[in-house]
Amino acid sequence: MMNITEKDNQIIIQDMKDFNLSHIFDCGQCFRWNRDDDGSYTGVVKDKVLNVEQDGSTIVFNNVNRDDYENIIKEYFDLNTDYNEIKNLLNTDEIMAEAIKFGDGIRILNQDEWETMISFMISANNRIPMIKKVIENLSAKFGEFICNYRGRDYYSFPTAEKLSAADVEEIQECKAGFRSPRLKEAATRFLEERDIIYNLKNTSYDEGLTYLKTYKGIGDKVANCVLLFSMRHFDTFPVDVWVRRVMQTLYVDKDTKDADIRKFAENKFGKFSGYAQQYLFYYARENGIGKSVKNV
DNA sequence: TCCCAGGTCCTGA
DNA sequence: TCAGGACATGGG
Repeated sequence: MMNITEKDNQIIIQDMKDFNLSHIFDCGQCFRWNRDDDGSYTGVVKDKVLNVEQDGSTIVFNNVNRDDYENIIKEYFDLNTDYNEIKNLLNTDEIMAEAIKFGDGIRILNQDEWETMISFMISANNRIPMIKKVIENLSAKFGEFICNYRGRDYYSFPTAEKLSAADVEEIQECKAGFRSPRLKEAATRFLEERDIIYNLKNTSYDEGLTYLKTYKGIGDKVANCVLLFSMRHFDTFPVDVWVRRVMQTLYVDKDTKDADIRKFAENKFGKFSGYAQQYLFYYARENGIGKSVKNV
């Protein structure tokens, strides 16, 4: 059973199960966490700067108090979910068994809807380091200064109000490229439809998918990521270039279309499709699966 | 120089 | 429906 203690400005959890920091932050679900020189990770959640370090099954959250733990960390890190059950239910073939073993300790973070929408709109036809840079630029320009932590300045994610009021040129200066007008447009719509969006975690997966795709810049892939990473629709299986590769290499024919890959996986993995997708994404990306010559 | 990136939109059959 | 090209930006 995990054991939680509080010390000055830190929360310590001992005997944590199914928790691996690098797997959590490197499986592509979030863009605002960075590894520090000491191996710990620092990131921004809501309006807090958090630092996390791990030593085996001991997890230390720095720069937080008990309230932050109760109000932010517990939900954000999905600490109430039993990953053992998920792993057991997904463990139906050798490929998934291998992927689960490889990515053991992955957790699906519970992120903010607005931030996830914008972040994954930026991810379209982009690279992960670049996505992170754009989000950092936007936060520094349009977010609120939070604090300086260990020598670095941290800013909150820009609000829809701020982004809606910005000039497209200003957004472009943050290197958002051709996505810039879409971001402004989404922000403006968000101001009107905030309640609809924050209610999507209570509606059906199909309803959420259809609604999100009415945004310019949100297609099938981004919508599925938003549903999975911020609306707790775990029955979705976002198909991106990496997941396509690993699926076409290991599960389906080479010419299978994304929509059919998604249906195949959602059918196979059911209500835990999203977790399966995370294990496979991490497995594929870390091992270069399907990417021509790299060793598998 | 060309190719590609956690895609999406638009166009023409 | 569906293939094919365009799209900002930067790294290899």
